[in-house]
Order: sequence, then C-alpha cells, then structure tokens
Amino acid sequence: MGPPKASTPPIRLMLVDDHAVMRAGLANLLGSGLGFEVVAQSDDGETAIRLWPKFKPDVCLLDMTMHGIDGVETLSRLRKVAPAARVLMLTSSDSAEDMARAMKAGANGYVTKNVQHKELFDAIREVHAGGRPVSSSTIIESRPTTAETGGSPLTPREIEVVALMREGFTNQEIGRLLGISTHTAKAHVAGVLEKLNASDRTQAVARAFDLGLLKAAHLQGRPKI
Amino acid sequence: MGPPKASTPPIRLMLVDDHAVMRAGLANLLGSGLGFEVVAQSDDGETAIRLWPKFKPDVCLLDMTMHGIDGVETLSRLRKVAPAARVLMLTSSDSAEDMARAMKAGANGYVTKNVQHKELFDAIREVHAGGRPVSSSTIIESRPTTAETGGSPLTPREIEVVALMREGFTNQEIGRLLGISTHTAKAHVAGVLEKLNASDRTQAVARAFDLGLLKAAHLQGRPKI
DNA sequence: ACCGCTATTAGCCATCTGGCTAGGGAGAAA
DNA sequence: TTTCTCCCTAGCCAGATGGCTAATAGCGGT
Repeated sequence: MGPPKASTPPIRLMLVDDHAVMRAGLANLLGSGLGFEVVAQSDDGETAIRLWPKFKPDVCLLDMTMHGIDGVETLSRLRKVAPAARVLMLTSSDSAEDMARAMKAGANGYVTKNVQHKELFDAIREVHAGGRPVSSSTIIESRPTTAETGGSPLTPREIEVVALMREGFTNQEIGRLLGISTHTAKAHVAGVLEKLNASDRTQAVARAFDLGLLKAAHLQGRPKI
Repeated sequence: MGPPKASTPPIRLMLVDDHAVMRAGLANLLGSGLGFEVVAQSDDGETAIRLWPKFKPDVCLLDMTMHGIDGVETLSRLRKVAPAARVLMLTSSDSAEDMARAMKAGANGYVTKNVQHKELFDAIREVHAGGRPVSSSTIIESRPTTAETGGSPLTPREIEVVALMREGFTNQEIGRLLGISTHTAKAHVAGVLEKLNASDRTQAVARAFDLGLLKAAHLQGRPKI
C-alpha cells in the first residue's frame, strides 16, 4: 500500500487490449516513473500468449472484450503455458457475471476501466504482491443491480436454468440436461419468472440480459471480408 | 486528408469519457503536436454540457457508454444548447444499432475504440471539416453480423415484433398492440424465428441480443449505496 | 429443535406456441 | 408485365407453457 519508492525495481507490465488508444493511454500513464515499466504490448490474445515467454512480465493487464479470442479465453490459454502468471483483468463491464467468469478463469484481479488512475496503480501493485483486487465499482454495481429488481438474485440452479432457456430448450429438455424431472425444471423456471418479474420465459431472458445475468455472445467472429 | 501542417491552427477538442485512463490516453495522444489541442475534459455528460459554452471546442469526442446520462442522451441535450457543435462519437461497440442511434441523435461521426491512431486522427479532422466519418470496422462488422446468421436482417415489422416478444407479450397481445390479427402476429414471429435460426421465441430474443438487434436496458440507475 | 431456503417430484388444466397449408394486396425490381 | 418481397389474414393441431396445490428432503442459522 505504500507509495512507490525510487529504490523499488519497477513492476514490468504487458498490456493486452485491442483498443490502440486505450493501450497507448495505459502505456503513457504507466511509463511515467511511478514504479511501472511497460515491456510488451499486444492487441490480441494470441500475440499476447506468444509474447509472454519472451518478456516474462510481472503483471499482465488484459482486456476482457477483444476481437478474436476474448480476454477470458486468452487467460485460460495463458494459464496453460504460464500457470504462475499474474493477470489483472481490465473491463468496461461492471457486471457480476463477467467478474465471476474472469475470476473463475484464474484472473488475479479485476478492474473496470472507469477507475481512477490511483485505483489502477494500486490494483497492479496488489496483483504483483499476490493479492486479488477487485474494482470497488464492480461490487457496488453488481449488488444493487440484482437487488433493484425488487427481488432476489437467482439461485445457482436457477441461473443454470436461465442459461438453458436462453438457448431455446424446453422444460423437458432442461430436465434431461440437468438430470432432473420435467416437473423440477418447471419449478425452477417458475422461480426465475417470479424473481425476474417476468410473465414468460422470453421476458425472463430479456430481463436476465438487462440485469447482466446473461451476456450477449457476440457472434461476429470477424470473418475475412 | 493532408498531413498536419505546422501552419494550421490546432483543432480544439473536448474529451468526454468516464474511463479516466482512456481519457488520459486520448489527451496524451492528441496533445503531441499533431494539430490537436485538448481544451476540456469531462467524465460525464452533464459536466460536458456545462463546459461546452466556456470552451467552445471545435470537436467533441464523446463516449457512447457512460454512467449517468449516456453518450446519445448527452448528444441530444448538447444539440439543444449548441446546434452547430461537431461531435465525434467514440464507442467500444461495433453494433449497427448503436451507430444508428448515434447518427440519428445527430452525431457528426462514429468511431469504434479499436481503431488505430491514424484513423482516429483522420476522423477528427474529417468531422472538423464538416464530414461524417464512420469507422470502417463498424461497417465491416455490422454487415456480416447479420449476414452471418445465415440470413437476412429482420424486416422493420419483424423488429417491432421482437421488441414486443422481449417484453413478454403473447401473439394475441402483439396483434392487438400492432393493430393486426393474432394470425399475422404469429406469421411475423415465425419469420423472426426462421431468420434468427431460433427454435422458440425465447431463443429468438437471446439471438437478437447476441446480434445487437436488441440492447440490454441497464436498469441500474446507480443508486446511492 | 425449529425455521427458512433450496432442490426435488407430482398432477391438473386453461392457454399459448409453433408448424402446417393457403390465401390476397401493395410496392419495388427485373 | 412479371416477379419478388413484405405485410396481412385464416384454420387446424400436437405439443409446450405457466399457474395452481401439495409433498419430501437436506442444509444452515437461531
């Protein structure tokens, strides 16, 4: 937590973000003698993984949403070649689901892009020191988001169920997929409908999107054009 | 299109983005003697509108997604106090819908944040010169996005129908709301299902979210906590 | 031990859904 | 003109949905 001492060797960073402007901004910000040094940059996940062994940065700042393989996927793959890598996820989203995905995939920290500079610096230092910082705005946002529905967040089981509803599965199929009876599936769907204040499953998944419980899977794949 | 001459007076800019890091990056990037000058910055829409008259920037770089009032809303309000303001929208999204919203609200240009520096510079110059540049990645992305579904984008009527499906309306209600018969409503729903390759209306709206045809209405409102 | 929450199963039933087939009219493109 | 697409309407039907009530069981907190 202490301010950077001139005596401390700089924390060596790799930046991965497909927004060139953001990357340049970060590089500029972090290369201003505050105890950081940007040793590598990449605008996509594959390159980042290729660059890692060459530079062995202390901490990697990794954007969640990128074209090609996204941040979470990049993280997973990076973990295979560098299990000890310290990765701080950067994101524009403040949804709890994104954070959960990132942390589950093995992120060492999670910071939204709307943080102030100091928060970012602190987060990087904390990751470097072995902590697992999570941007406070995430916590602040994610709680009321669900609380505001007038309701309860869904139970784990119910979340599985919405995810399947989203894919167009019927109650019968949901039951089969989860290894439970159709009746139970219906009961969970009913729970979801009530908690999300929806009149049918269609509105329920729309609400789930609104609340950030479900995320649009951008199917763009950036084809060859 | 010409490279910046030293003789040209700099284009005076206002930056509006709630991502402090991005803002700092832009400021740094644009303040490097390339013919731009950042005269004002803000991390929210209200402040931006308040700052405008004081600085009368030549071009305003406005982020689409911000907490509080978003970019489009900011743009609309700004237009009321400064109808001639030149505004270049900046966004992380490459969805055609977002672009349409921005341009409809009176944006002078639209650029995704994953552009290279030069493209951004060019876009700013073009807006300043009275053009209406649109980031090429938007066009490239948005076309195949819909084409990739195997299909056609939805007809206007069908889009109205998905929007209603999303709200949980039944075919009967959709018919009543649109002043058409239930049968016709069903026909439109069928069209949507086919075009979005969905097995039921629930999956259809999920797909619509995936494709950017529907946007999550973030109901967060950022309460006091 | 009791209570509350979650997960599980079950039956009944009015309504809704989506697929099928089969029309007609209006405007735009070839 | 012909053809195409979009928009509108219609009936039939098997299957799915969501509301209702009711019961059992595990788990964690008081």
